[in-house]
Amino acid sequence: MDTPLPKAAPVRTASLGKREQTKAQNRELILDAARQVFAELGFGATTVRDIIRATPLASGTFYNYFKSKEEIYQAIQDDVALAIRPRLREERLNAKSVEEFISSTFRTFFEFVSEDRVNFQTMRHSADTSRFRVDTPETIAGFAELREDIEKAIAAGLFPPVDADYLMAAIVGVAFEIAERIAHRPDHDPAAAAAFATALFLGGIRTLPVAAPLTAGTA
Amino acid sequence: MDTPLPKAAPVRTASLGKREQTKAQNRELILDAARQVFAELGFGATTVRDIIRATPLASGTFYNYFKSKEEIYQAIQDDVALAIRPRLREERLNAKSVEEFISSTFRTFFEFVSEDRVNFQTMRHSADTSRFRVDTPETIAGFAELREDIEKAIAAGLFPPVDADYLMAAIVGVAFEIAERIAHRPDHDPAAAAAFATALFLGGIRTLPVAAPLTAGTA
Amino acid sequence: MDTPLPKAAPVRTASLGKREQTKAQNRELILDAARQVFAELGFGATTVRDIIRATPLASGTFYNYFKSKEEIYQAIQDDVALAIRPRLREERLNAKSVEEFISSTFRTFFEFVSEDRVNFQTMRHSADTSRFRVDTPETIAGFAELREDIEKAIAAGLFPPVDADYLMAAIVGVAFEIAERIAHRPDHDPAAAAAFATALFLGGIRTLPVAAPLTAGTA
Amino acid sequence: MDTPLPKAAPVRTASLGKREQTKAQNRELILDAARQVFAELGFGATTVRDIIRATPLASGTFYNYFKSKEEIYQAIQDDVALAIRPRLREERLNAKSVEEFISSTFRTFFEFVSEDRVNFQTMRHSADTSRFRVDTPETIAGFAELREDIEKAIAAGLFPPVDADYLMAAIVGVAFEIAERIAHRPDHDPAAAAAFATALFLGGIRTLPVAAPLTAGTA
DNA sequence: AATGAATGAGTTTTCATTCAT
DNA sequence: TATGAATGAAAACTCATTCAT
Repeated sequence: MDTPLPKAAPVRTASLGKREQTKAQNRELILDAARQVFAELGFGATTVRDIIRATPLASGTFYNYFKSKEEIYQAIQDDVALAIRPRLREERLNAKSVEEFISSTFRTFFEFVSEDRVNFQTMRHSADTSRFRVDTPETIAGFAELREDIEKAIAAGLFPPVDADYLMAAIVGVAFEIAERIAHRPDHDPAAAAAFATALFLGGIRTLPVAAPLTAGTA
Repeated sequence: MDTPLPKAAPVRTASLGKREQTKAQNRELILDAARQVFAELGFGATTVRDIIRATPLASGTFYNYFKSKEEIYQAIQDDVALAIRPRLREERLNAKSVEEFISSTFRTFFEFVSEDRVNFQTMRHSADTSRFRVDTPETIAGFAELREDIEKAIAAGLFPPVDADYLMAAIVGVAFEIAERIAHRPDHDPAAAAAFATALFLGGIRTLPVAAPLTAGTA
Repeated sequence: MDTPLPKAAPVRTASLGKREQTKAQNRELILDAARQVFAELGFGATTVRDIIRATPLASGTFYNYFKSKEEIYQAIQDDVALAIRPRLREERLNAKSVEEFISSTFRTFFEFVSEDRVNFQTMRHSADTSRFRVDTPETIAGFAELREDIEKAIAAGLFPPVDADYLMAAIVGVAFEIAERIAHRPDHDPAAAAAFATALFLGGIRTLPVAAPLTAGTA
Repeated sequence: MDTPLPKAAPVRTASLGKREQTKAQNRELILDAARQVFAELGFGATTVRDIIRATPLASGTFYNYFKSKEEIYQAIQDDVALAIRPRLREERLNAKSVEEFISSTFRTFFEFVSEDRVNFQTMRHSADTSRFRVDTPETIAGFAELREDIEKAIAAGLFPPVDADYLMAAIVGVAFEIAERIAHRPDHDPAAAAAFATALFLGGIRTLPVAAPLTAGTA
């Protein structure tokens, strides 16, 4: 548990910048470590010590940047949501049809997730086999945005007058769950996943693309 | 320090003398308390003390029934999955068409969730606004069963040759996410939700039932 | 600093009482240790660890009894004040003259202090040579009582109409400061000290008892 | 995390160029902050961070002026004692009678305390209602001086042969305790307080000045 | 079995002090 | 010299689990 790890030389960035740089860098150092550890151990099992141990820094340093485990976790989640929310929103607002609305939503989401795997990766205990998913307020706000956009689209006549709340839930559920599957496949092909989800939402199961011989990954 | 709560008289079933009874009763007492507390605080934040405090029993007693916090947690989750898995499986194996397969899956799931709210309820910290979802091994095994059944249905020619892994993910995602919405609605109508999800999977958005004047749900 | 002390066998009081007894005993164990350590190191320098280390108990046990260093400190001080306040008050209310009021006050106080040295002992850092004195709310309430009693005595014509606030302060100042001197003398003779203070208050310096050849203690 | 307070522009005395000046100025800046914070929080509860936070300077700068928290604390206390001890001593050595000895001691002390309130102010936690008093070595040395002077006065036949140690204690006790009361009165009148204490020591309670209609002080 | 205090390893957190810039 | 982030030893505190009663 306490394997001290031959610590890499502390990052001090002597040459180039100045303190500012080191500071930003160390913050990132801690965030990266946290992402990694959270992904490996899950939120509950992770301790602040685990995080600093995955860092060349000293324990006290953590508290120069974050007040607690909860705070850094939120910071991570919010980073993600803040990065993707505007992109998603823009796509949806530009959509001229149901097709565009749905396909751009899934495509953007899956692409983002593929690029930003470390951040996204649903947390899981390595010790046990449980699966965790946590949505922070920022994420939840993203869900609300989606519902609003659906409502606008209905008002604009773009969508039929469906239950916007359920439709939002369905999109979110499919998006996250399939994203999880993508992460588990050797080739992760966001475009194929987006095609799948889009077809499902536009025409139902019978219009889904035919699958390659495919060997599915395991949970 | 420990808001002591005027504890109800310890359950001793003095009169009946049936030891066995008390035992089963206490086990249930602890399980109920745990379900409640886990639902309120989430797994990580819950302490064994929190659980026994919600019980008329003493802390040591906990360990007469469960080896650890992990064990009781699993016990709860497994109860759920164990109760619903066979029902879902049976429905699907009896399905004679895509329609039946999909509609019975959603209907059974949503009905179960409605009946068994305490157990299902996605965990959320009451303190903050984050949302937690945890899938235990038992649950995950249920996912695998679903995928197998889809694969069998494809082999049997019931389903078109779609990506079974993604389809499973889509079903699971929609099921859990809409279940969450159901729990948030004043009237929770599993039949309506099942109709929605089924229509979506069978014909896509354009075949969804038209919504009532629509009252937006709450985040 | 960490001399672990061959710990005395943990006090479990197997024979006589029951848990209640052990509990009360352990509480006293901790209080005694705290009194000792506070007296030796002073409040500021004392850590909770120091206190439990002076005890055969485990660290967590401290927190079964006291929330923090502050809390146990208050408990100690309050014990003292609670024990002596009623005694002092009774004496003063029974006083039939200035002489009785003053003499009984000092006599009672110095006797108490002599008996209860551990509790009283003004705290001092052994590391440095500073001297600490702390008055808790309970102590301060005792001061207020004294002032009230003086005011009553003035109203009753027992005392001349002096400044009750200053007189109270003078009594308190002399009482504590001389008590400190008593504690530093090889023979501590509360009666002699009381005679000194009483004479001072009743007739001033010129009526003080003549001193023995006197070897003064050191600060 | 650290309520940053819009810091006043760091004192750099840019224009004047006098390094020396800035240096002395910063030292005073830190001392003033420390006096304030110590008075508010007490020694134990005060952190070096608290001190520099009350300053426009940076934490490291503290150590250019003082080696440690202890050192600055001593510096403050010694300032006080160093300022008043010679004055007190001179007065007492010049005393031609018991009256002069006693009256000049109290007068000088109370006047000093009135002028120099910030420094004197007995430390108190603002949070709770406890009262702290700390005597440093320098202060204690002042006590010893007082005792020596009493002994000399006895030897010179000025004083009757009383217990010099107790008399010193009585004077110190009354001086500090009444000083504390002075600080709590709206009008703080050192002369009146000195008159009170002097009368008490010279003739006892019955010779005390008659009190004004009396306004009770505050605890 | 039930009880609930004791345990102590493990975690979180603080803070005086150092040190590169 | 001033700065303020980094350090890490030490303190505070928690909590799952044990165990005498």
